[in-house]
Amino acid sequence: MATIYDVAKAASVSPKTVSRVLNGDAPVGRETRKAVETAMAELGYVPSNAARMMRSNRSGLIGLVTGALSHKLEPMEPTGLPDLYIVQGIQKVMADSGKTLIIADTGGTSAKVPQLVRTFLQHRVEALVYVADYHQQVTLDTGAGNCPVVLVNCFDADGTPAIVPDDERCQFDLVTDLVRSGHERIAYLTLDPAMVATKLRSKGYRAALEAAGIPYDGALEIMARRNVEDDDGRLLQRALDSVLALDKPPTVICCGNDEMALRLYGLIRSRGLRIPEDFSVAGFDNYRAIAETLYPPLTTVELPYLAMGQRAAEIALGMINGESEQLAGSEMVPGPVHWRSSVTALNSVTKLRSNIGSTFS
Amino acid sequence: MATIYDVAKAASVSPKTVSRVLNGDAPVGRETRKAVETAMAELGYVPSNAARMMRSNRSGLIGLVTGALSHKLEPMEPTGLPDLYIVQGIQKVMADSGKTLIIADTGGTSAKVPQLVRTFLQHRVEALVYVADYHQQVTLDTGAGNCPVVLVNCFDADGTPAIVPDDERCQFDLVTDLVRSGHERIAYLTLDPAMVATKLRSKGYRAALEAAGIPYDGALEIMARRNVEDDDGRLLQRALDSVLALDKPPTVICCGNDEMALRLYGLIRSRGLRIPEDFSVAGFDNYRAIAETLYPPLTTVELPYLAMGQRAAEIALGMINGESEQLAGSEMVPGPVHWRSSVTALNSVTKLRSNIGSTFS
DNA sequence: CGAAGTCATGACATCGGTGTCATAGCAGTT
DNA sequence: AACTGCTATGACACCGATGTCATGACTTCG
Repeated sequence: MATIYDVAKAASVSPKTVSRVLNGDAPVGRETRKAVETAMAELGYVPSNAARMMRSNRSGLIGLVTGALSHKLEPMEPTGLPDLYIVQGIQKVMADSGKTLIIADTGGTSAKVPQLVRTFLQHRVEALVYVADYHQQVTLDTGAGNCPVVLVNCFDADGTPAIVPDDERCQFDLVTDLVRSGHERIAYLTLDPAMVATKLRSKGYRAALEAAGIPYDGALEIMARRNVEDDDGRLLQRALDSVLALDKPPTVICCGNDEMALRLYGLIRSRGLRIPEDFSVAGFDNYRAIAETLYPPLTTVELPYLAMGQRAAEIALGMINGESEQLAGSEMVPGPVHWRSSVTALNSVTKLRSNIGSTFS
Repeated sequence: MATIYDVAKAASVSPKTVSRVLNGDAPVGRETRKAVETAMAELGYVPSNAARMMRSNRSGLIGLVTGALSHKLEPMEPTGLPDLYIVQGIQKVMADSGKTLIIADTGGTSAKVPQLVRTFLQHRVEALVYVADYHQQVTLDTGAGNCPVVLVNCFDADGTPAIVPDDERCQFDLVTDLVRSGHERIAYLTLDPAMVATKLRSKGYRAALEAAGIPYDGALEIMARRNVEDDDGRLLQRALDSVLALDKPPTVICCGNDEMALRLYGLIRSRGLRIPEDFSVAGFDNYRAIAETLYPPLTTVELPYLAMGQRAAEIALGMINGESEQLAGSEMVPGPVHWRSSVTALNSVTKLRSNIGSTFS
């Protein structure tokens, strides 16, 4: 591989002049510049970042660790891979500011983290970003020293800068929209309550009801999915039966994620009921392969993975540049509700009819 | 950041001795080693890969480009992101052999590729891997010089080493399994025929029929999805109606991907038919969020993304080490059929019954 | 006992860039 | 004419590792 000396010789100038042409940090004569550029092109010269870094101490690299960070929960095998969107968000922002991403995956073992970090530090990454596969609390044995660290989709107890989804707000917005379109009996079939997201979303669900003046009914909020490897299909089935058997059954059923909603479609229909005429359904995640493909398309909340990644990258860049924007602790990013036809409006006329119906029953 | 000189001074030895402790390439006295290790720990010393690379010319980095490589087709927005699994496969193998992955994404514009490659070359990557988002032919303006290149999920006309899914074989295996379980009228609703995968799978479909001695019936193979942004739902609907109206309707319907199968579930049921009692359904991709969540779970073929990534990494490593295993052109990787209950067996008793039925009709 | 071999260690150059400083040429100023 | 200021360029050291070679101490063997 050609070096700067080869170029210098070919152009009959000093290496330093070639350097100047490369970096444009000092004036170079028109003729000289041309000669150097020709020589570079002819030799296929590509400067070595390693050598450059020796002096500047700026690697231009950002380390990214994905996968299991520390397993508090049993391995909930994620079928969808939200991490990817986060990584894309990070990648985009980093590329735009000239940084290159170097990545490693724990492969499911958080024990690998320290070794991965060590490798990154050898490459002198300017910042480290950890991306968790689902919203969780972690305790990281980073060993990152004074290298800036940003957590994404997770947080720790030490106030490390963290970007997490605003699960509470997302669920709040969804339920509020449901209320606005006329629903009052809103069931919520939750994910495993051991998950951070489940607790937050439950808060959002209740807050939305309260804000709308609708009394909370415990019979409408049911855990319908556990992270253990059992027939969770049965849990969902029982939950559905349970709300169907209520005196005042719900008009809409919210699910903990889009996969639950997909299953629910089948269950509801196998009972001879129609969506959305008899029941409206809402999901969570905006897992597009499901939400857009289902018929009718699924109303759901988008978890702002891309935005989270972008925000994390911005924070990291800020820390690198020593900006004052020192985020301590978690920053929550909200996501939009995607309103699709799996939810019917019970407003005005429709609502009146529904009221009459219930009078007669 | 501490340097090898700092450690040497702290341990009262020469830098070279510290180097020897680090690399274990020459004997070091027990006491000396201990002193050096203590000093390294105290100073939090991490060797600089950049400096190391200056001498060894081995960066330990592998460049990975994902996303759009060159757009022959119109932007078919991918809802699922198979690239990720490929990347995971690559990452795993690379990590196991001590390489670190540096990644960049085209962000949908193949025009960015040369610039990304240039950045990678600056980092002196030992190999370049291109990962396409779906099986396609590409023409790459790599500018990679003499850096080894491996293509994944795509191939070019120049015989660049490429790892692609064995679409033909996958479809062949699936259809053969269907035949074995007693099906003879096998419909196949295809993806856009402009895609490489569609053509290959069609070949596999026909080959399987021929191998089983079942005559090919053009009325059973229907394009049911286009990559353009139109109401492809209607295409699928028409395709279904079309095969249902046949004198001898199919007993099983294969879909071009799992999302089509998901939609098909809805369409079939909205016609009052049951799965799998009235119709068996098979998908393609083993998109687990769909295939495992659907009721009944979907029989489908797994596209071997993880395996492809691993294989690509192995090839790349081989090229780095100058092994003779010079793969020229494409290597096809097959994937397993996942047999689930969306397909019913028409064997023995069942088959007899079906025959009787057809006799009476 | 001396030669040969092993072990443990250090001095020094080197990889490919860039920061610092020096220098030469030439215009404009007083 | 002497001085100042700017442009264009080169010499040289340096960043942090490691390869090469040399050296001194000690062991082993004929």
